[in-house]
Amino acid sequence: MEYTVQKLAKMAGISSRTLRYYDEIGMLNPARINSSGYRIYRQKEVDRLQQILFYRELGVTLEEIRAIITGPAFSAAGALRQHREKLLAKREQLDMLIVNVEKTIAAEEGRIKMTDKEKFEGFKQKMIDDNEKKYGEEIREKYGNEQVDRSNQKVKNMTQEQYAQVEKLGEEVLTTLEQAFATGDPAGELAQKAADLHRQWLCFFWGSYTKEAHAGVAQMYVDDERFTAYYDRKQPGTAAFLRDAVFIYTGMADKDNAG
Amino acid sequence: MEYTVQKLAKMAGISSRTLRYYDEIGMLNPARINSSGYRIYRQKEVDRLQQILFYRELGVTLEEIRAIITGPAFSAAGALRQHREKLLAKREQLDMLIVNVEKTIAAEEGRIKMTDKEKFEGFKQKMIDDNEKKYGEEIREKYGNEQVDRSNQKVKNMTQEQYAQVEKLGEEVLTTLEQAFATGDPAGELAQKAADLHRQWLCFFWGSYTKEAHAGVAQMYVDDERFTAYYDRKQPGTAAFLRDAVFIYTGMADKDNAG
DNA sequence: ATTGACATTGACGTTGCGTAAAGGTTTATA
DNA sequence: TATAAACCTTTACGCAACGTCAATGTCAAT
Repeated sequence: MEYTVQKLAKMAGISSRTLRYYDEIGMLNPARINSSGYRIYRQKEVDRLQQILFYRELGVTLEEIRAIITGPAFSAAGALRQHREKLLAKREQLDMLIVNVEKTIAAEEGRIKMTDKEKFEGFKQKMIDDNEKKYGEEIREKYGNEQVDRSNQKVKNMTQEQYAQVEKLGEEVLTTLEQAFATGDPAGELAQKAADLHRQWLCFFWGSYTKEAHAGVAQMYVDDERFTAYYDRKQPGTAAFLRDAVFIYTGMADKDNAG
Repeated sequence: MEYTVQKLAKMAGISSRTLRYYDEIGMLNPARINSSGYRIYRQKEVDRLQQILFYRELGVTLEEIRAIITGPAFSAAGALRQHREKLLAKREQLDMLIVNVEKTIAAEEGRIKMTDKEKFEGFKQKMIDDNEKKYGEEIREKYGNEQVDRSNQKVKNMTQEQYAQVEKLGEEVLTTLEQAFATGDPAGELAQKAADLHRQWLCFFWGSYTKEAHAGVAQMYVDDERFTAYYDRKQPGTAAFLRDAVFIYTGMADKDNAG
């Protein structure tokens, strides 16, 4: 199979400009150039492009990518496993960023307070973190686990702080739910607020929110007696009430949820 | 207290060039300029810089930061939410990539074959989304309804005795997961069996099964340390392994996977 | 023959600064 | 008091990794 720039670009989800750029800097030269000057790519180039895009997704610079894939020690199978590890690490880093944003949103909404001093201290710590991540491998080899322990503790602290916040949100869900239950209307304002708080609470645990998952969990509260006991401890029927409210909140109530 | 560029820069842990740049683009103008043309910053500017750096740490672009801090004070939360959405989208794409790496490793080992198209899955979100939605619905109709019917019957007929059976199923999940974890391959046969058992277990609680909900719960096992502790009690990393297996199982990031 | 979708090579724009160059000002010390 | 070190200024080019014109050539179909 032979590909022109556009065809390969569309397949790879990149622009044709990128392919020309890669040709220009010698990252990926086409297999041949036809009589009209068109770039023609073949299987070998497709595979190589895939490799390039893999590393690019990791944030590796093109120069480093070139060093990796043109290097003599390059073994596809081994590199892929390293790849995977890096991807997972990057996802963790992303998760931390998301947590930070969540936290800031909470602060903006006045749920927690942060002084300027605290913020400023946070920057310095974060910069240390960044440095550790950048040169983490070197540091680990040179200085052992000292740095790693420090950063681990930091992560733990952050999680702990986050955790306290989550529990606070959880309590807020309960109190709002209690008031809402008194109204008896799962479509009412209070019940919908409770459902929204519950969504926020879930978002602390879930990377991505979907209505289906939310409704699913609400249903589980009714079906699993351990959860039911938790929500019904003050007023029997609260779990079912929350489920009804969430079903309305997610717009799943009118759909065929019975089967 | 008045600060020159260098003093403020050192305090904030940035370069003086950055301060001049922020002045240049109007992000942060000094309080005044003295007789020699030096930039002089005061408390107000220090506070503003801290705000800027705070958002910068979250990965927000300078333009967006400007919009946040120069706009009405209450729009910050909204902007942060948008930013969070971006981060979440990025995270989803990362998950797709991870799945792709898994498949590529499998392909390298000759377990499955990958077409050129498949090799680029995870790099392009839009086209994948379209394809996934097209084929996803078919699969859900075929595969989903079957499972839903089965679980519905089970849930309806669920007695106290069968509740014990659920716990037995839960144990089965754990033992299978333990064996699968030893293989290290979340796309492997054992891991996929564990994911399937986990789905069955969930179906005892949920009236309807969706891959989104399944994946969401799996993610929660990683994010909530109570669940993580439960799954990691024998082997650290088991919760994450289950999550990875379920993500592959549900095809959340990829349209077709035979495992 | 014409249209429209493709291809080509320049060449300048983008972000968030780094890094001189070429000079003026302040401060510390000899 | 002279001088060096350490600050400050503006101007301006450089970087990655392409995006986005512009001007022009090629291919398939009508």
